[in-house]
Amino acid sequence: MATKVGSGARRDPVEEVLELLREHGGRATTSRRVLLSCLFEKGPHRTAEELAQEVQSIAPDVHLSTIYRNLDELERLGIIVHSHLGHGPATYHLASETHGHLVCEACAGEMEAPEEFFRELTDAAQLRFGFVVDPRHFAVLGRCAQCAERTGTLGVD
Amino acid sequence: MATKVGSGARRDPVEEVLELLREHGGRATTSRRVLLSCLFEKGPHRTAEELAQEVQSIAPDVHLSTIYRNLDELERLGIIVHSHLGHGPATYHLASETHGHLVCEACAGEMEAPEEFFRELTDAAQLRFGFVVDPRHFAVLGRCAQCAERTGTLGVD
DNA sequence: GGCATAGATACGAACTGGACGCAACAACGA
DNA sequence: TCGTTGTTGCGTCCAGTTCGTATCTATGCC
Repeated sequence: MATKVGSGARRDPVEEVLELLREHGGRATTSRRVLLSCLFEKGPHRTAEELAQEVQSIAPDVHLSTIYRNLDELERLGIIVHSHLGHGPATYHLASETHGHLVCEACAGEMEAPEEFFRELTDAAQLRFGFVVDPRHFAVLGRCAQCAERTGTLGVD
Repeated sequence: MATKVGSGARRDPVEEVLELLREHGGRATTSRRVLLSCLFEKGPHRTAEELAQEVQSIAPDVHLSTIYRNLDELERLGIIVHSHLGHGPATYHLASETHGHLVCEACAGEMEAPEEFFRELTDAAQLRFGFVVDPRHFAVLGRCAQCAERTGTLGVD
């Protein structure tokens, strides 16, 4: 098949990442290829377990611990990030799609919020405490509009 | 730290909570008494494990799972709340001392911030998404002043 | 006080999310 | 093709928390 491989040309992002891995002394393995294709392919954040299932539907022998290790490695290279959206497992997504999260404690619904949405909090924290807020790593919890209305803003779960 | 639990006379807050428990069909047991006295006594947030150690220094036979169950119950009654300050175990403290947290991802240092500190974020979330932010349950992560300076605001761990 | 009973406890096992050690395997440069 | 060394599969272990269960006990009633 005639895939264009010219340097500087736009290429398969999976192969680009694998190349980056090689540049860092890593290797391009099947499990990494499949994992990356899953990460690049689909939309929503997924847990390691969910990613493992997707990967295993293509390459059944890939072990969960391999998924963890590769997610780790990809995060170290800055390709992906993980977020904690409340209780439960971490979720992973491309670092290029970075944003904060608002997560409902009642219905577990998630909404994404651009980083600039946190600007005022970020500025205030910097000003008052010298603290540099990272709104991406941990979600901001609370109640979505529907649940707030249903339970009152102080509803008990 | 005005703990208003019962109605009427000013009494030992521990006994007030135990009475509240009784009103809800619960019983006043030794482990609950000791746990409550630990919760009312000391300052910083503590994990279930830490609380268990304190309780066990007074009542050695209290099992960790009892601590968990009682913390659960007390939270259900609104006496205490738990917070997640990043990775690692949850921490518990009196609901009356509620506040948000800024936690450094690099050095794990914690700082407390009054709820009004989150006002602008809270207002913006409400306005834009109808989302009611609860800044107490999950900490806001980032970098404290020292670590931000040391690693640069985008420092990698 | 004695008794019944339902709530609480101690104990241990299970469970979830994740990390780790290691022998076998395989990517890749020579 | 071969050797090196990064990677994998597997099993195991870990922390934090939850659950099942037999036993205990706080409490209301007599």
